[in-house]
Amino acid sequence: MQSRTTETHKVPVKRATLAEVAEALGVGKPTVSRALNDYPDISEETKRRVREMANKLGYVGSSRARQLQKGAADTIGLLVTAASEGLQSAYQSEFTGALAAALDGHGLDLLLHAVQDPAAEIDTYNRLWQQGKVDGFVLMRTRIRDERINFLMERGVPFVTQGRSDLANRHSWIDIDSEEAFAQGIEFLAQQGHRRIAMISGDPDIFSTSLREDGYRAGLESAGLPYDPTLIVPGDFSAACGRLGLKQLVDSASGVTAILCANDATAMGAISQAHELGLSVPEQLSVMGYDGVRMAEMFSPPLTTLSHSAAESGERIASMIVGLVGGDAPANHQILLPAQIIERRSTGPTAKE
Amino acid sequence: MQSRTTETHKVPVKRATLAEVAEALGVGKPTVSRALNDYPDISEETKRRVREMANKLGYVGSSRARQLQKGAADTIGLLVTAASEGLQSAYQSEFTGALAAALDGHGLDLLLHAVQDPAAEIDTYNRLWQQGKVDGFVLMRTRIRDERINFLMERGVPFVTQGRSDLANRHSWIDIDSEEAFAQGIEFLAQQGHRRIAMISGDPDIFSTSLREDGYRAGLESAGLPYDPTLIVPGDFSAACGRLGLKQLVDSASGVTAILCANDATAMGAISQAHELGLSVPEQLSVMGYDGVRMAEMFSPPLTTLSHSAAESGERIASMIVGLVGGDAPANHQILLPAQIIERRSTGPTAKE
DNA sequence: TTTGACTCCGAAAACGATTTCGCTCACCGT
DNA sequence: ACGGTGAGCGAAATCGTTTTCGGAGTCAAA
Repeated sequence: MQSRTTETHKVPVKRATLAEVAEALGVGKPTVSRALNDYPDISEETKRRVREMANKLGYVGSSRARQLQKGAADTIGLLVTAASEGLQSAYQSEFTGALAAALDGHGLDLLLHAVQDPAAEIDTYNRLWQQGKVDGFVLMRTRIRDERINFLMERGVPFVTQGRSDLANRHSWIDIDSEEAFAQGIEFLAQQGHRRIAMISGDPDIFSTSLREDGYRAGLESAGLPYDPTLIVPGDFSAACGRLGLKQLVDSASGVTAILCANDATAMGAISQAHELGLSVPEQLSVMGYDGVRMAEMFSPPLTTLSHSAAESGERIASMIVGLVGGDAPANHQILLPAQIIERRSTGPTAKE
Repeated sequence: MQSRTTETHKVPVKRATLAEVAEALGVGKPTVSRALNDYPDISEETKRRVREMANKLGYVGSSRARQLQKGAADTIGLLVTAASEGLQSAYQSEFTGALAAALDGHGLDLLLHAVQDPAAEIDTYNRLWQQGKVDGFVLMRTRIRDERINFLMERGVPFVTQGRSDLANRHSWIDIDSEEAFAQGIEFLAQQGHRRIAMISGDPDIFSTSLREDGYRAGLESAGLPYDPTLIVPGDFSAACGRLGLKQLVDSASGVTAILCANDATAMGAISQAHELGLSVPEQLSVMGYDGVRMAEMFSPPLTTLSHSAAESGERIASMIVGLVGGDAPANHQILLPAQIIERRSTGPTAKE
């Protein structure tokens, strides 16, 4: 590693203030403020002059002062857990990007915070809110008995979750109908002739995990297949657990010919391990993912997956949080979006031996 | 899609203010403020009482008011280009997560903004700065003749770039020694017996692209291999261009047996295409990536790559921007970090035919 | 007893916007 | 000629901190 240091001039910067614009024009501060905010009680002529001068002076209002007075930060907070997943997860980062883009469309900024210590998570929500740095939150990956939700609801903090929760009917959320999706996934695999279909599941703390397992069972039932609990192996949405899960399934000689994974990362991990064990996909083993991340298409083999749009989720959530924050009507909205099967090449009928 | 609406109570929230703490204690506001900020001219006894009461009242200072008075936002801005790459790129999202985590360690928050329209990019930097929403910026993916750098330098806005630039000696940056890394990559491949080694390059607008190509040439030279310009195929750091690039190389019957890619995403795309074309990796073709993203390990085959640590980059950049913003000494620092080869299974000697 | 020198603390001014409230003036009807 | 109306604008208060400046004590030295 190399490192060096150089000196530079520090150019002092002077930002124009509203008072300066007013002075330059010989009018009062309220006039400038109202003109720029397009209030009706300022004449068109004056508005024009004010805008012109503001422009000339390169005036951009201080959001700090504005926030203090108006009581709004025009910023939404998003916390990711640094250590484990965070932006490591492809879906979460796609979603985050989409959310930031969508918020921008509403004139809001996104405050991203990586929480290191899980114990400090609630504190961080509290601090960000109390400090007034954000007007509300978006929560990803809702958990079972999610204390964040209780905390925020108790103090009337606006928030929208991506994923339902135990208190789902009492707050705003958007979610994918993963139960239905997983059921369809199983039926799809069954139609291809698979009879022993396993599932590498997700983190049991995450609310949606049980929904996905329910879908798995429902799919089995409607396909007329028996349910074998040993065919659900626990995981945590990581690729690593996909590897582990697959190994376990193979070692136990369960006769499995297809695996539906809790998400794409897990599926990729499973496939990677399968290859390592000399199993070809999909000839000897079919693997299906969930989420439909970009990378899935480039995987080898390209991943069959239950896909939903991060962009759409982001946009919907943005609209919802905007409504909640600007809230004339502080009503809750709940939206359930479907996922759809994208058939690629990690699934197929098992080749005859 | 389903959608529904429910009603809830809107619980009004009252945040405690400094004045209230002062009142409750029967002391003045400055005393409370200074006690909480641990100024030396407040007696220990008073500090204790103040802290106690603040705690009891659940007082958390308004950062809005604080920002207005102090002139600092305790927030660093990071802009990602929404459309093309943004957080889609695995490396960029790993880096973003690491940066957010590192900033947290310094008591700073990260403001993430997705720029939709490239034409509005500079405006966004300007607005965020003028509004006082951020104290400085971190720039990813520096470009050739990067106008962002000029813009920020002109007005003395603190910033650190991840990647060098044309004006590299006049601002703070951190970068990976990709030239050296690529040279080593080539030498590594040459040692395995490869004689025709291609490169699927990155976006020519990105500053580091030419450095990587320089490294490629340097590696060729030190391995005593001839340089054939047709073996460098342009790309844009995406997996899609990896596919295209590979197809082009195969179609042109160039006799290539190994490919070094500008980044991991490109390498994965290339491998995916190779499989599609019936080429096995690494038996018939070796592919090497750059960045060392998490996913590379789970790929099939696991990707040999030139790895560097997003976490370390994030931490270093965080320290640098903190120094610049809090800057007693507004000096520039430049840090060049090495990458190292992680050999996995996408490379190897070409199998005899 | 007076004078400093210190220690601790408070009143008031800042920060830069928005909001409240009321003033001025033109214009209208009678 | 006079009160009424409404359009257009400004003085001052406000948001919740931090900072500046100076005041009140206490205690030791002179």
